[in-house]
Amino acid sequence: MAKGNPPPLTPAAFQVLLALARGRAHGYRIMGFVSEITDGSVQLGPGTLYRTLARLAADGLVEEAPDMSEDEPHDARRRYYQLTGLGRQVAAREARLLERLTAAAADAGLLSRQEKSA
Amino acid sequence: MAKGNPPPLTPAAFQVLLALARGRAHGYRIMGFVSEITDGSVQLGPGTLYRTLARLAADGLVEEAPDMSEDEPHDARRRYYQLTGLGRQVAAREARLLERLTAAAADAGLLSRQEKSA
DNA sequence: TCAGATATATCCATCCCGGATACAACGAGA
DNA sequence: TCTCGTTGTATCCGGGATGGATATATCTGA
Repeated sequence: MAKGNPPPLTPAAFQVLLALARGRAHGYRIMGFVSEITDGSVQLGPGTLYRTLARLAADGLVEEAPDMSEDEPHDARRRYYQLTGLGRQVAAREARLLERLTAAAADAGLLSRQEKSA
Repeated sequence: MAKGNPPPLTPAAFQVLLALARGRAHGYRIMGFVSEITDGSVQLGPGTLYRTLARLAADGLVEEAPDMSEDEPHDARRRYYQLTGLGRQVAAREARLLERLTAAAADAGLLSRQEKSA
């Protein structure tokens, strides 16, 4: 099932969606999330981040959220973003693809045996 | 651990490595493998495939294998490829990254609840 | 021998990435 | 309140990857 290929998703775009799946956040924090999630092996530069955010917003996958930070002091520069319903669906679909690729990798013996790290 | 970011790997490059992790194969078959593994949601075009193979070979991640097809009739057009030791290491490292991203997605509730497919 | 499928390879326009740069707004301290 | 270093957003540019179209050669079957 699911043979169709609706709208493709670049790696950077998925990582941004994944960071926002935890909850609303502003750009600079998203960079930190991605670096944290990937244990530092993926680090988005500002160019990639803000361009990706703009594209995701234009495609209706994320939307700007009206500040509303309760614990943080409020900073007029920050722009908060959150997933839309569509954004969550697309992120979920991509996550299932990664899950499948990971399973295939395990199947091929790439994960079970300890491959020496380069 | 593993904070360094040695050589990055494009999605197409990883999918080719993953297909070859199952065993040696020729280009056209790799396309089929990738489509099969991803349930048709990822389909490499010939341009991407052969350019990616050439780059992976130049980087020492894959190498050409001397035909040696036992069950198949032999076809002079085909060029077989297989993973090198380095290629397997790099593929394994990327697989672990995908595993981590998948876990993060599950953590954010993208996999547990059934998100309606778009 | 001829037609169609298989298989590899290259070309080209488009898109994406990462780093550099610029600029605005915040907080701390004198 | 003035200044300074930091935080945060945004744009620009060069290098590289993508994918679709095209070209060409080889295999198979009629």
